[in-house]
Amino acid sequence: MTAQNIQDDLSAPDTLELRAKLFRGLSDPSRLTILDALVSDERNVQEIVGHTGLGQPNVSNHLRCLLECGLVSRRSKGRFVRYRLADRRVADLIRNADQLLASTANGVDACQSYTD
Amino acid sequence: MTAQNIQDDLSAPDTLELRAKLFRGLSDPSRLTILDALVSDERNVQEIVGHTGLGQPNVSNHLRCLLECGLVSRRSKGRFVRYRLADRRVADLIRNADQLLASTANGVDACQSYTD
DNA sequence: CTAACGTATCAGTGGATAATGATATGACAG
DNA sequence: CTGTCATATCATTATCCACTGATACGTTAG
Repeated sequence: MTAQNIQDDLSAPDTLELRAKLFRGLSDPSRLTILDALVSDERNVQEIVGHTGLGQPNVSNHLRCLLECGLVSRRSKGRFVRYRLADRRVADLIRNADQLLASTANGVDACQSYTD
Repeated sequence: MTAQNIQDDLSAPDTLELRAKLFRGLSDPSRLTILDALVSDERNVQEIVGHTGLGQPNVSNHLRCLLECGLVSRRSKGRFVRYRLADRRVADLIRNADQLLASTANGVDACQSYTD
């Protein structure tokens, strides 16, 4: 499916699943921490491990998810692999969510479903 | 935690989890379908059931999640409970995601992690 | 009061997935 | 080559969670 087709048919079932998948990429605290680490700089995996305190295989796994979801991009540099946000809008999306949270914080704070 | 406190400390661990929880509310196709049903109109549960084809307990459960996450609001009207989007920005967030998808569609289309 | 209806909750089940330790792959240094 | 380092993958485990059918709760109609 091309980008144009998606724009033509934003409510198709496939599009719903793409949407869900995109948000799923953003729905994990570890992945959000990784994205935070990438907002300001391009970083390699070890730097992300150091910045986040997560295990290296865990980080690689999350990076794979983020990469395949189009939220980050990567380029090899010698033995290192440097990751960065795929698009300025990724950071925008997170900022927009934060603004929404700031307004509805009470409600979100009380969100308990499937959590305890 | 108040809205103001959240704005003061957007990178605290708790905030990361709130962010994740918000995105998780948006990360399920069923919930996105429900939100789609609410973009144009306020609806009661049965209408949503009819609109989405989901089971009634399933819809109620998702609505509880969406409600507690602050994405929708509810008001009783006789025996009925009418739901609507909590904020215009909820729809905006979905639109922003769609725009991002339109650009990075190839990558997202190929997103396979933890999916197959 | 009682039946019918709208909604919410409960218990059970299957599938998804985050985290970890071990291991494989690949690249560079010496 | 050979060892070392950076990254990725694998196997395992434990947890989470979406869905379903049964049921409870609450409200309105008759």
